Amino acid sequence: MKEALRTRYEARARILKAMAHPSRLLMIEELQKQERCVNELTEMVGADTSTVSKHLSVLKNAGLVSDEKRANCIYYTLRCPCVMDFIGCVEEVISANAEEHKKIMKCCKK
Amino acid sequence: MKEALRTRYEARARILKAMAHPSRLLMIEELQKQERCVNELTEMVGADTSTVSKHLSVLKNAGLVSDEKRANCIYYTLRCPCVMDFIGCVEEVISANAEEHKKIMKCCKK
DNA sequence: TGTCTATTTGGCTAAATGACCAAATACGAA
DNA sequence: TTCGTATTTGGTCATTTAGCCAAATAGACA
Repeated sequence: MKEALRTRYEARARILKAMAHPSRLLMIEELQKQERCVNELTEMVGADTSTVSKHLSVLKNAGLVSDEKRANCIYYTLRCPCVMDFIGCVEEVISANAEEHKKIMKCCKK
Repeated sequence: MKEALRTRYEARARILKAMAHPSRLLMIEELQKQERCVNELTEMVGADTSTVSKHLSVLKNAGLVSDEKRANCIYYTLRCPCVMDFIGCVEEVISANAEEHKKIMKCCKK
């Protein structure tokens, strides 16, 4: 693989990797609806604050969210709402898999 | 987080995680153009055959590709071409980041 | 200033990932 | 059957990831 191409795929992978975690997907979805502070997200995710904070820094490093300090909270926002479009397709893959699985099960029962 | 919701996010994360690797992204892109056998993909990726084979099994387990044996090769196909739609958005994120980065650099030079 | 709340950071551990090599398998063709 | 090619599997090792706890920081406000 050529160097330039390799670099490009690495950049893409970094973004996808940042999204590829259940808690982070939840946060992305919530942030698409409205901005939230770490505390609120922690509540929603149901993990340690430090854990959530680290997840947020992963999202931030990937450029997926931005943060803004206001009053005594830090509010996070989804920077590129288009990432939500992914989800539709991911769901398609999931249901295709379920379909496939059903087919296999049916075949085995015979 | 509720159990059902957690499960759903885990399913989504699994798909994204399967995509989140440079070599796998390359393979996905190539397979979207046409089916390919392990050998060809190995060549394109430029890694050990066994490594590529394992990447393919990751994609297959996620339900992203399917394989079919023909002649003396195993041909892999992209099952859900819609995953390519992701890339457009990922690229948007990347260029937004680059933009941001440029802005920061400019600010520092002053 | 001192206190409280919100958030991040450092340290540690367990688990997952990715790469390679060597070896095993699968299978078509001589 | 035996050979050779294509592919997968198992082993090993280094790296990364994710979680929690404890401790450090950052500010707001009394």
